[in-house]
Amino acid sequence: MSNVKKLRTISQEDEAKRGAQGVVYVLDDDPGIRSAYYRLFDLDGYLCFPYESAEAFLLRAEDASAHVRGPRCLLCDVSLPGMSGLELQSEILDRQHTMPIIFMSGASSEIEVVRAYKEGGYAFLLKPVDMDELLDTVSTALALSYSRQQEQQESNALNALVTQLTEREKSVVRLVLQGLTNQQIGDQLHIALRTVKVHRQHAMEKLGVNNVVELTRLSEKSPI
Amino acid sequence: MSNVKKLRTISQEDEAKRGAQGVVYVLDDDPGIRSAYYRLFDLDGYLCFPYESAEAFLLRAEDASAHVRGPRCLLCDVSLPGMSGLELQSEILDRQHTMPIIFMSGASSEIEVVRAYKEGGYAFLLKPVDMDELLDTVSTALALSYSRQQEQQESNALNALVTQLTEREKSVVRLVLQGLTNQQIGDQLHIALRTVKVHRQHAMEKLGVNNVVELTRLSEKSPI
DNA sequence: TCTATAGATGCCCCATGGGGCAATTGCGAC
DNA sequence: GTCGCAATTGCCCCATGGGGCATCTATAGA
Repeated sequence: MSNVKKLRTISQEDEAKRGAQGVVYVLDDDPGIRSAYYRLFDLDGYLCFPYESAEAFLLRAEDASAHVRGPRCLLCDVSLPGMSGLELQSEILDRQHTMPIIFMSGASSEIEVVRAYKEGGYAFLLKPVDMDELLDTVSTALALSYSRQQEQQESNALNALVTQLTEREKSVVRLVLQGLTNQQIGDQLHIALRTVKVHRQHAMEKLGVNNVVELTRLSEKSPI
Repeated sequence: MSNVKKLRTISQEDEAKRGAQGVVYVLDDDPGIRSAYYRLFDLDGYLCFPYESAEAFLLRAEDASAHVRGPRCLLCDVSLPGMSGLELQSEILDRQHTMPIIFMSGASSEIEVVRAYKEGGYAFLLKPVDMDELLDTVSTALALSYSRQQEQQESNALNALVTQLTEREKSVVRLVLQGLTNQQIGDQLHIALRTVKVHRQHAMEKLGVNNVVELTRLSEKSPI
């Protein structure tokens, strides 16, 4: 048992490691291109998942890379059999906004290029694709994905904290953030000074902040 | 005297009014297109300055619209005699970042489209240009320009305030923004508590803030 | 019915912030 | 040399923030 399991564990560790550097989904109907790009990104330490169509990507990509974390981007030929790259884009942007999409195309009309950008495409590479430019673009796209993921994680964490506040605590915090003194807050909410202090104290504890400066910064990132 | 002066005053008032809605610089070598766009934007209440080349724009646009405030955008054909639209773009982006550039083109290669976007172009319209799309794009571009100008103005105003602070005051404020108490600040700067209070008070007055919340928000917009 | 939790409040104490008044020092400008 | 200004500090007072301790009510569950 241990042999198979061990191999699998190593492989998963390897994937996790590469995932940390970045995941590149490659979408092209040409098997030669898929394998060439796979080798290229593999050599560069990225984790690469090639697919032959948009449908295949939508169907299998999530499962295939579910256990991998890290930034990711999509490298996609515009002219695919079945669902086109542009159609895929609007699919994807609806779900998760953290993944930049890089389009590639040989004989593109300008219309396709314009549409790709207008709908939020990250970049457009014209074939023949320059390998340096490709790696460069993938690298910056992954960096963008990374920072988006970071932002989202931070935002989620803060939201989790904020939802722990009771309504009263939120009310008090909102007034604190308007620069009111505890007494003024008490007057406005028709409660005693001591009560304001208690809510304020509980809120600060729950939010994990030690002073008004931190509280203000936190509130800029996540509305209370 | 008064007649000419009066007319001129009215015209300038008119320009100022339209400027508030937005200035559109039009750059095309076709005189027919220039006059057609001029009429279009004029009817829509924008202030329009047409030019036949990038050189003419660079030479004359600044003077022509110097007295007009308000958001502005550039509508520009990519293939111009002399300096091309793309070359012009890098010229402009160096100077002021507040003006979005909209490219137009009939027979563009995809390369031009890609380059225009890659270098920060706001949009690319393919000829024949749909008038609704054009007005729509100009409208959102001006909205973007407006918000950029607002940001910049705010930033400038804050910087002006910050430069009024003495070095010592800035040091104290920085430590306040780290959440330290006055006593801790005094220890760190090797000055007495009373001195910290004085600097803190002066800084808050100069920055026009009444409490730490406002101070923190201000510092997020303009580094101190 | 008993309990946990949110909300509310009073009393009291200490730490901290805000600020008036007054004085000293040092430095560049007139 | 005198003036203005930044920096510094001490003394003193009041307002505000933080928080312990104890109490009370209401409400949703177990």
